This record gives sequence, C-alpha cells and structure tokens, in this order.
Amino acid sequence: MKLDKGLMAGSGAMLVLKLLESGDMYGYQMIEELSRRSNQVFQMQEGTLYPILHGLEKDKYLSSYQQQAPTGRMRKYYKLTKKGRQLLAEKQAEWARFHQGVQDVLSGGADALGLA
Amino acid sequence: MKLDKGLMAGSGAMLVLKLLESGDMYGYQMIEELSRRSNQVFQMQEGTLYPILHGLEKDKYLSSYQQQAPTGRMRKYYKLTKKGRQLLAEKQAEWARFHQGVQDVLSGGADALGLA
DNA sequence: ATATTATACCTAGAATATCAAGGTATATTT
DNA sequence: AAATATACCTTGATATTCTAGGTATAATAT
Repeated sequence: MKLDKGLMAGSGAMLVLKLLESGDMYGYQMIEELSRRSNQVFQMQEGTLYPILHGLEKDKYLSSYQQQAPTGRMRKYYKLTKKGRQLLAEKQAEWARFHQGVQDVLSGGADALGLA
Repeated sequence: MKLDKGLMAGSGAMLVLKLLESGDMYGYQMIEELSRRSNQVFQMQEGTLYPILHGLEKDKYLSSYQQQAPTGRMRKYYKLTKKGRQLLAEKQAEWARFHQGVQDVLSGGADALGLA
C-alpha cells in the first residue's frame, strides 16, 4: 500500500472478501478494483494479495474456478462461499469496534463529551 | 488487544502519542488510560507497549524522566517532544486516509452513491 | 519482425508489529 | 506470611505485508 505497511495489516482479508461480495473476481482485477473503490488509497501488491487468496481458499472462505477471458487468456476467478460471507460479517463487525475505539481515543476519550 | 492482532498493527504508536498529548504518563498508566478512553476496546499488552515507548524515545519523539509516586515507588514518565507532536499529526492524517479508504470499500466503492 | 509493455499468475525472503510468557522488584492487601 | 496489584523489562513465536524476483501470454510500439 502507499500507506504505512502496518496500518493495512489485518484489513487485507476483509477488503478482499468485501470485493467478492459484489461478484466473482480474479486476482489482478481485485487489485484494480480495490484501488478504484478506495480512490487510489489502496494499491495492494500481488505479493500481498495472492497469499491472502490462497489462505482464504484453503480455509473454505473462497472457492475458485478457471475461466477464459475474451482475449483467450485463462483467469482464476474467486467466489465467496457461505462461510466466507460469515467471515466478512465478523470482520466488518470487528472493524467497526476497532474503528470506534480509535475514534474515541483520537477524540480525547470516550467520555470527552460528557458521556462518562 | 482483544481484537484481532493484525488490526492493531500500525496504530499502536499513534495511540500512545495521542495519550501523551494530554499530559505526561508512565507506561502502566497508559495501558489503563487507553482502555478507559476506548471503552475497554484496547487492552494493550506490556510486551507491545514498552517496545513502542523505547522506540519512540530512541528516535526522539518522546523524552522520559523518573518521578517518585506518592506510594514511594519510582515511575518512568514519558513526555511528548515537538518532534513527537509532529509525528502524531502525520499519523492522524494517515489514519484518516486509511479509514476513509476502508469506509469507501465497505460502502461498496467511493462512487457507490453516484460520485463517479 | 521485434521489442516492449500490460496482463495474469505465483513464491521466497526480509521487515515489522503484536502477543504470550516469562522475569524482577516494590507496595498493598488479606 | 502469602497473595495480589503495581511497575518495569525482554525473548521468542506468530502474523502480515512488501520487495523482488520468476513464468507466461496478449497487445502495442518500433
């Protein structure tokens, strides 16, 4: 990513799962789509993406199939499984919690506005 | 943290710097204060905190001094330097960018609402 | 025709950050 | 006197990303 490497850690899988929620995609496409949807904030590297895809497929969060592109080239498409949708829901919930925690701290504490 | 370990990666230093913006603190206190301000979302481990503090001090983002507690025990207080304030500002800006990117993707893409 | 670029997949090794689990020591509480 | 809370620290394991390669086909430029 163009961002600090550390920030991305832990979110990569969630973002990939999210992309696939809108339809099957192949790896190369995911990198472009992630960049597009994030307004070029995320420039995921192939060396980041492929290990994520292989790990998610190994654990049955994704399935894959080969399909020929109009150009004749073969592409490996990934599809979200039911288990994968569940994982996405969990990761989004965890992200919400994490994000709220950060916002609370950055705003001077959860009780900074008299909520204590 | 109670959260997925990966999510925290990259934010630890920012959170520590943010705590110190409101006043000098010692390590043990930071862990409690971070938990309090985040509504118990962040339970930073000592093995995470102390290396962060040592690294930030080594690079002059923090300075430290010893002070005796009312109990008689010695405490090691950390203080934000000018350089540290600058780093905090940068990290907060980067967090905002990152956060916006994630929100854009989770909401279906930056142009999901017709902004394309 | 040939060379370069874009597409499309992959992996190995290095760097970084967190956590688990330990250690040391003092103060308080039981 | 023993157990717990406070307060500091370090080592090694784990996880994630990135860098930097590799392979191969299709499209474009020279």
